[in-house]
Amino acid sequence: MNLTPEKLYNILLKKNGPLYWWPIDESYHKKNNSDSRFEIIVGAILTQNTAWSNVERALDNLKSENMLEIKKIKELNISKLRYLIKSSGFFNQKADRLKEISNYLKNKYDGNLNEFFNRGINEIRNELLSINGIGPETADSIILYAGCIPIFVVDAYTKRLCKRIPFDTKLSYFEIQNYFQKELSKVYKSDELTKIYKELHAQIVIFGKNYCKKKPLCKKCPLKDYCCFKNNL
DNA sequence: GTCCAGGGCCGTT
DNA sequence: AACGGCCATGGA
Repeated sequence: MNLTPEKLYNILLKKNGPLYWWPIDESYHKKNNSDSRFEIIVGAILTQNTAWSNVERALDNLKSENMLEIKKIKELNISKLRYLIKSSGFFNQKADRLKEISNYLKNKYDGNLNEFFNRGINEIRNELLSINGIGPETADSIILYAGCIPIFVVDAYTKRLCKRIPFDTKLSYFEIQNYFQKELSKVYKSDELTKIYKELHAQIVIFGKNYCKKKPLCKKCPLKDYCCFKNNL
């Protein structure tokens, strides 16, 4: 049997239930007493090649110092910033990256994220990619999870999944992204796509952690009927 | 002690 | 275009 993105989504969702990463509802916003979209932007940068548990500690540090705002990061002493995000690893370059995007958003949009996200998706994406330290995955994570604009995020797990399961796509970031978007927009209405893309990306990450690891656990894999990469069987 | 995580940049082929 | 080294902490 061959697998489609829609089937993949249904199988993983049924197995795990919804994961709801990076919520942006009003109660979450109030609880944190800051713009939760900026928190997502910071999280997207801090989690580059890093376990989320290490990122959470850094976010907690920034929150407890009441620093999770564009203007405050922009003005924060760089050594202090490095110290606060230390647990997330690569803290020197990540501190620079947080400074860069905060400066950019403050200088060009006066820190107004409504203004920043209220433009064409290509314009937003190209601007993000022009900032040093923001590549395709980080840019798309920011657009999807902070901007709530439908774009499918391709990460290392998604690439690995596509290498093992024979989807009808080539394996570059762009090809995989286009393939998932093309297939899923056939099935779901456009106003559902943001939710679907958020949830599917999250599901793929969890699936990659639990089953489709570097050394995969194919024996118990929920996708084994669709996969030709068998191991441990 | 070893491996690896919700990448991206830069230099070399 | 594709690959390798590098960045660094903390949990398994």
